Amino acid sequence: MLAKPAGQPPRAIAEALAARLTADPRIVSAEVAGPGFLNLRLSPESWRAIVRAALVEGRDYGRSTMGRGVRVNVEFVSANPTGPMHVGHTRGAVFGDALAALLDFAGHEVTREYYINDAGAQVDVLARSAYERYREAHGLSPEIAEGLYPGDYLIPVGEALKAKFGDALLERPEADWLAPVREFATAEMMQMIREDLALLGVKMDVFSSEKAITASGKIEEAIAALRGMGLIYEGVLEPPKGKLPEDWEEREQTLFRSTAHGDDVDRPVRKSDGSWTYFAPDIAYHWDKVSRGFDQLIDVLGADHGGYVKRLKAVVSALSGGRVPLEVKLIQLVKLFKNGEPFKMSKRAGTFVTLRDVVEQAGPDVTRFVMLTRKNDAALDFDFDKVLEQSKDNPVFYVQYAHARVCSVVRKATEAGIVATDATLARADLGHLAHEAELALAKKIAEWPRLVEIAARGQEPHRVAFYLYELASDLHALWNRGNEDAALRFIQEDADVSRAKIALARAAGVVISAGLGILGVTPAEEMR
RNA sequence: GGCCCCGUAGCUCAGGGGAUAGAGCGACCGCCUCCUAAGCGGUAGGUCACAGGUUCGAAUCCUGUCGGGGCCGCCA
Repeated sequence: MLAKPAGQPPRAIAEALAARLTADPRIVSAEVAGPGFLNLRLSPESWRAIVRAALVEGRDYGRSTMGRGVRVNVEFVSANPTGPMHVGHTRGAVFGDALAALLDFAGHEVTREYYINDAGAQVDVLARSAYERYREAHGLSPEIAEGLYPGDYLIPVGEALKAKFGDALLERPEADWLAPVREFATAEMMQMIREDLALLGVKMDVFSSEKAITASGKIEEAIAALRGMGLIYEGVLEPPKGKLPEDWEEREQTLFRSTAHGDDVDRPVRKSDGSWTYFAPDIAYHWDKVSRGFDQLIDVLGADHGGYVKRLKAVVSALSGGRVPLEVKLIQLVKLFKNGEPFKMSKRAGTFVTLRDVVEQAGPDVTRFVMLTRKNDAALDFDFDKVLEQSKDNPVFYVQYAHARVCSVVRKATEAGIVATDATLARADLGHLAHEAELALAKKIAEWPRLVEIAARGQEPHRVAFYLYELASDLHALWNRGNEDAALRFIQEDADVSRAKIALARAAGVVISAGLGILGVTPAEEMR
């Protein structure tokens, strides 16, 4: 890296650096290797200092100031208020929540936000579906026409409508009942969604309503702003390349010049009949987010929204004058398996697996951890049997087990009359930690602060999950070394020595606890 | 036709300009009179899809090809 600007061969630079660095007391040796690598060996005391720092700082150890003063809005889930959340939403919810927690740990000021699509045609469909259930509640047979939502979850909504409105809405034209039923049903759906989220332990800071944004005139405001920049015009779109759709015809409509901000084609904001497209409220919503003063926006969307990313970025770029970056995190599909067989999910057949199904069977900890063991842009296999098995196929148990072992050590020590609070341990003479296996664990603990920053910078919470697995592995390894070599057990005859060893275990426990906290997983104190 | 994601060990996946490419599962060999063996140690297993290019150096960056998935007109 330095070779070019310095105009010297890499090895020469490395040797020069090595000479200087060996003078530092914290560095035991600095050796040049290979074509110009510099291997530094830190003193055991450096690693012991890490253990002490972890104990003193506790769950704040590794917290970064990297995002200081940066206000980030993380929008996630944003499921339509038309039914219960399913597996796909679950992954988005877990990812968004963990990403928000990660950014928070890295020092950002984070807002978790849910955008309620409560204004489009889909909520009218919901209202019509609920109305049929309302009729059903009155003993009439429901007519669930093609395109309506057939799910049983609307039956109680029909009952509730009956309780609220009695028979006042029966035998009336749609114009009379559509609005009140829509209001009522979307409120019910949002209630259900909030409960689903609560099952997963996800708590939003802000719920934004499409309806409210639309009603407040923000669409017109945002479009006017874009128009002021010369980015809105009346025009005709090019037909799509390739084979032309059967009924393609040219239509003049209002377009957004998204190509000026990196998109491939301009996008319609008004239909030819003058009403807004779906895109228009989204423009307004992002305008709203920008005007609330966020420094960075993150949208967590399903992978099927991939074709939508460029226009969203274009809008935010235009409306913020390039000030606010928008990152869109696409969440790939969750493939369900049962008995090793793919498990087909169909909304129409009513065989779709809900968030509730998953969480009630697997529990929130397993659900969250498993869904975070893959990068967001790779598809995820979710095998019910493996997940329910609660075996070592489940990395979450492996990590929790490590934490439980640490807790177990502390319990045993306390029973043996050794004071083992973190405050006491932090004052222990860590000079008793000298074995390479012990220092190896300390080194892994030392990686935590840097890992947090890397993961936050890349917006990749899965890195935390993989790191915790490695940390747990190092702890289990050291634990088992105690089977062969009694000197490596955490609890020793000598109380001072014990405290040093337990301090190391606790330091690992503290990091596991903090890491699991980011992932939203409970650090188990014992395994049952 | 265009756009997005993926292609790394038998399987599931990490790594995303630097050293001998890592882990889990599966296979094989070992480890409990001892802090929880739900654990640990070891062995075997790889032309990092392919072809070019950039670079002192490419699994990693660029271009193209092939394979898998997803998306693409006033549907939200």
